[in-house]
Order: sequence, then C-alpha cells, then structure tokens
Amino acid sequence: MDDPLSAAFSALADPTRRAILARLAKGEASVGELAAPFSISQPAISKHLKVLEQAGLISRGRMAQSRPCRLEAARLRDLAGWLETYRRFWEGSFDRLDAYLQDLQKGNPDDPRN
Amino acid sequence: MDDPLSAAFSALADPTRRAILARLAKGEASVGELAAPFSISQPAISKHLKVLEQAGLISRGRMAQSRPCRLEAARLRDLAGWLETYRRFWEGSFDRLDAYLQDLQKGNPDDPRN
DNA sequence: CGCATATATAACTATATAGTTATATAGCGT
DNA sequence: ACGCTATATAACTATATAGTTATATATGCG
Repeated sequence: MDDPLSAAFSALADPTRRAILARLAKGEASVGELAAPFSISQPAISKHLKVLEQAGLISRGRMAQSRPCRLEAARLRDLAGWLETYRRFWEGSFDRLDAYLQDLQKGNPDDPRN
Repeated sequence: MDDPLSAAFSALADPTRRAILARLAKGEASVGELAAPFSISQPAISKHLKVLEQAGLISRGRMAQSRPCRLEAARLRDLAGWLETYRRFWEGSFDRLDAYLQDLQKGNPDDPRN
C-alpha cells in the first residue's frame, strides 16, 4: 500500500518500464507489441505492465484477446507537480553554481577555493 | 551501475528520502538535523543520504565533525526534462479525458458507456 | 593524549523485485 | 466443442533494499 508518489517513482526507476512508456507515447499498444523490442520473456513484460498499472501510469482495455495499454498521463503530471517545488533550485538563484559564484565574489576565506 | 535516471527515480521512490529533500530545500543541514524528525535510527538516515548522494540528488561538505548536506538540483532538472516529453499528454488533446469526451461526442457504439 | 560528538560502516534479518519456466485463463474462428 | 492466439498467474531463484544493533572513524577540545 505505497503512496501514489512512491509507487510512481518506483515504477519509473526501471529502464524497461520507461521504454514501455515511451512506446505508449506513440499510441496504444498490445502486450505483444510492447514485448517485441525486448529480449526478456513475455511474463516479465506482463509483470512490468502490472507495476505500471498499479502505479497509475497506464490503464488497459480489452479488444478481442488483446489487452491494449495506454498511457495514463495524470500520474506523470503529479510527478511534474512534485518536481515543480524544486524548480527554483535549478533555475533561480538557489543552486550550487550560484552559491559558488557568490562565494567567489565575496572571496569567502573559509572557502577551500580561496 | 544504474543509469542516472533510474538511480534518481529509485532514490525518490521513498517518502523518507523525499522528506529529506524537502528539508534540504530550506537550506543545508547536518545528518543529525536531518535525522531528528524521523523515528528511525541514525545509521538508517546515513544510508538514505548515501542513496541520495549516489543518485546525484545531494552533495556533502565537511564542517568540523559535521557533514552538511545540500540539495543538488541538476539531477532534479534532468527528471523534469524527462517528464517534459510527456507534458502534451496531460495538457493537450492527448489525454484520457479528451479521448473520453471524444467518444461521448461520437456516441461510439463500441464504448461500454453507450 | 584522551574524551566527546558526529557520522559511517559492518553484519545481519526481513521483505521486495526482476527474472525464469511451466501452466492456466480468455476470447476468436471453424 | 476444439484449437489457436494473447495474456496472466504460479512457483521458484537470485539479488537488492530498508531496517536493526554494535562498532569504527574522524574531528574538535581540554
């Protein structure tokens, strides 16, 4: 019973699953289509899809024998929202580079670079 | 030897570590200060910090006996960049809600809602 | 030097994850 | 009903992770 954020980040912490999402960004796909590019077994792909589904990152329908997967973007938006909190740190005047430059200007005597 | 994206997402998939980052967003902090709000042991915090450091999300200095931690925003920016690829899916006309509305308008006979 | 404080590492346990192969389920076509 | 295709589940193995307690390391101080 992981919180949604943890589940989503955890699901994204795997290159195979990120590749699956990248594929789904081009449109719905069946499990077979998603499995094709990978050298791992079909059950392994099914497991990855289950992880993505439980993380709310994909959803699945039913079309004949196939279970088409589609991207569920809302959860990705949540992650982007979480990251927003930190945007000022990489954009504004709060990042390390900035601190470094400020230190240089001040000629901070405690700074090992001085 | 995880790729940087996987390491970062994996590091963020833990509420304790995200709380640590949130604390660091308010400024540098020592290990002890970071550990204080949590009920887990100090070594557990040290491990979390090691994970965050190896993921490139924090860096550490040395001040007397303390090892102050600071936020390293560049990696968070990378994640935001990765997410950007999918922004159109939650903003534009590519998300599920949109598809839902389109289906309603068409009165799609294959749609179980019709 | 010897002690106190801050932090890291070691050794261990419990649980989770990613993969495997073998098998089961579900829906379509005949 | 039968067989084919698509996908899921079971059972298992190997490795990773989060936590624990005990101990080691490093720095500052008297």
